[in-house]
Amino acid sequence: MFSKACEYGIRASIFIALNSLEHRRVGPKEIAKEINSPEAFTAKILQALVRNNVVNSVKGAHGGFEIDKKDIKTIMIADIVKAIDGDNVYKGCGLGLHECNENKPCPMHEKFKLVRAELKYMLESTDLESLALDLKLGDTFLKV
Amino acid sequence: MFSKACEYGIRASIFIALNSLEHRRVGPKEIAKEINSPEAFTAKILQALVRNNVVNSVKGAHGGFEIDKKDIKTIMIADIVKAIDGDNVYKGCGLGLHECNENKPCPMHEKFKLVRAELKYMLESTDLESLALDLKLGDTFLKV
DNA sequence: CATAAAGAGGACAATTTTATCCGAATTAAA
DNA sequence: TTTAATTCGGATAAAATTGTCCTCTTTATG
Repeated sequence: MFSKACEYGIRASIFIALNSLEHRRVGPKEIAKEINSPEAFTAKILQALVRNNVVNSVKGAHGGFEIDKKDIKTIMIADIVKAIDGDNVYKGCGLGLHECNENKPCPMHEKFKLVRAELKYMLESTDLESLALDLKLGDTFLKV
Repeated sequence: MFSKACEYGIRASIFIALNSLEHRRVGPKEIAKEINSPEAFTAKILQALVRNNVVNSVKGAHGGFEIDKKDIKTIMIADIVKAIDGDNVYKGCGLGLHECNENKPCPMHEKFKLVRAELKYMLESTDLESLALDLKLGDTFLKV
């Protein structure tokens, strides 16, 4: 459903949120280990999240990634997905037809619309905090 | 949402169904032209559909691809997707976690479940005939 | 039977996505 | 001010997906 990059991005964000709630910064090494993802690739994804203001980075010694505690409940999964994959997930025709739209719908248009709306709603109404609160620090959950 | 291969596969199947309803066999050249897809790649995809009994092929002179008229209404989009992409579309954890399941759900498990169920239902309840009947032969619909 | 028109399938090429590496810039702390 | 710990970003590599080409087999028809 999502690209690998996006999966890693969501998992990483949840882990960072979890740590930020405890006032801990985390680096790519720790993140990758905890969410079981390739380190360098994860670092690239984190850069994208930083550029798109999803997570905050602090450079230099004792640096790392964090999320402002007050922002954790307003960052939606949709923001993460958009930062990494753009809005291709629930955009465009399911059959890849460029000119399919409301005025000139392809045969599957209405059917896809429902599913996409459901996905969009889910991503836009799920915030990082509600996900993080399902876990507690030390859980191996994001790993397996 | 789907791979290119899958998009071409669905479009090709609709076009073949449309023609089979009129007792015409079609070849990869005509199919590719009509659904605006790369010919050789489309031919590969058609092979997969044949192997998985979604469409029928007739070799030799005057051969081509067709679908038994009586099967058109029982072939579901889910069958096409499964033949090409396997059942990865609505299988597996949305976050890519291998051990996420009903017993040990990841934080997004319940949320994804809804969307996936919707997608699954849509694909499993949409048959080729209902799609083909939305179109008529000669429509440029599958092209754009 | 010979021939031409098809699909089947293997080998290969291009592109995109995933993943790695390394040097440069930044910063806290000795 | 030097050093070590970091993120940033560009170059590159590996793997997967997408796309092409060519030969083999099958089959209708003359």
